[in-house]
Amino acid sequence: MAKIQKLKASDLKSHIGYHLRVVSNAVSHSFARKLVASEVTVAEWVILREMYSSDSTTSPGKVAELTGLTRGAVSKLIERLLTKGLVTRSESSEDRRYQDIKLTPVAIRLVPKIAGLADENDEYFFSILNDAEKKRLMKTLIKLAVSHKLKANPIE
Amino acid sequence: MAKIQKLKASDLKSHIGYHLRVVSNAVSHSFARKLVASEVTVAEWVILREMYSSDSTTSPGKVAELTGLTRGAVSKLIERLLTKGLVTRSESSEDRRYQDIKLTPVAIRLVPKIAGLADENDEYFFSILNDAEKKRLMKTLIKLAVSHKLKANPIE
DNA sequence: TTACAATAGTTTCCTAGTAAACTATATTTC
DNA sequence: GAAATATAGTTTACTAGGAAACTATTGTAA
Repeated sequence: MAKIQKLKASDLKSHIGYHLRVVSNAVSHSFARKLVASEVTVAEWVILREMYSSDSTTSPGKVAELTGLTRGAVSKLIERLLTKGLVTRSESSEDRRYQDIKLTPVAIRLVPKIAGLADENDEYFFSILNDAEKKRLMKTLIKLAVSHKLKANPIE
Repeated sequence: MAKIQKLKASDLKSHIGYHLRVVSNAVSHSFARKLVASEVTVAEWVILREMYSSDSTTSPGKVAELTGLTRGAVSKLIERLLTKGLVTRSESSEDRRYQDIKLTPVAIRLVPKIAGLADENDEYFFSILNDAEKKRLMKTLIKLAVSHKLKANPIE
């Protein structure tokens, strides 16, 4: 009984995207472990940090635009942050479709601490690279993000 | 009423890990869209491609080791591949804890086609980079994967 | 040989995320 | 001003993945 002829097929490892996914999963996972004690997840951290930058209040939609996440994803994350007492939500008075989302004092005190953990994690994970390599990697990733319009870049 | 003092907190964009996640999500997502017609998902493709390389049969555990996924994740993926008729599963005769997993002829014919789509996707997504940049990026990612032991490297 | 440990695989519960359908409000157009 | 459309947010159903508890089998130690 003849075996089926196996044609040539490029290897997983021949694709940059594959390695990117493997490494990215590992970085996020390593960060997640560092966050366990904070009772905040990686995705929640992204929302908190983005809101920390925007003065006073924001809306879920604006957060979605800034982070590049869908509104559905942001909606669920904000719901979780609410139950954790890290944001408040209120109907906007002018346009009732909008919501005013605000960080609570607890969250405002929490963000700098988690930022420290994020620094640590990045430092730890990429410590194998020298400064030039890090800078090049960062630059390349940003180039890819910009060219594919992966998120709003309000300032730059 | 005094505002709470906002302390310094590093920006999301200051971390390589953040950009990595954004770009990685986008690449995988772009690949996922390309795969819709094939009725195979990105994760399933990884399993199929890894099995394509290993001669004859493998076990779920071996696939897990090769891909760096947990056994739980692989278990679920193989279950799906079974219902799609892309792999067969049988109890190993020597040690009944093990399973013999085999690609079906359909899968063996499918892998090279999807490999082509993977090529296309990588080509498309990273076309903004020149060859030197691509090579450096790949090298850096592999360096990170190896140093953090992110998966078994059976051959190299 | 019986009890215990190790191993392979599964299941359950959780986070992370998209897409698409849905609700509610606001705006535009006729 | 009523109908159509656009917009903000939510919900549902799905893929992707880890952790930990579980079952079944095999190996080892007493």
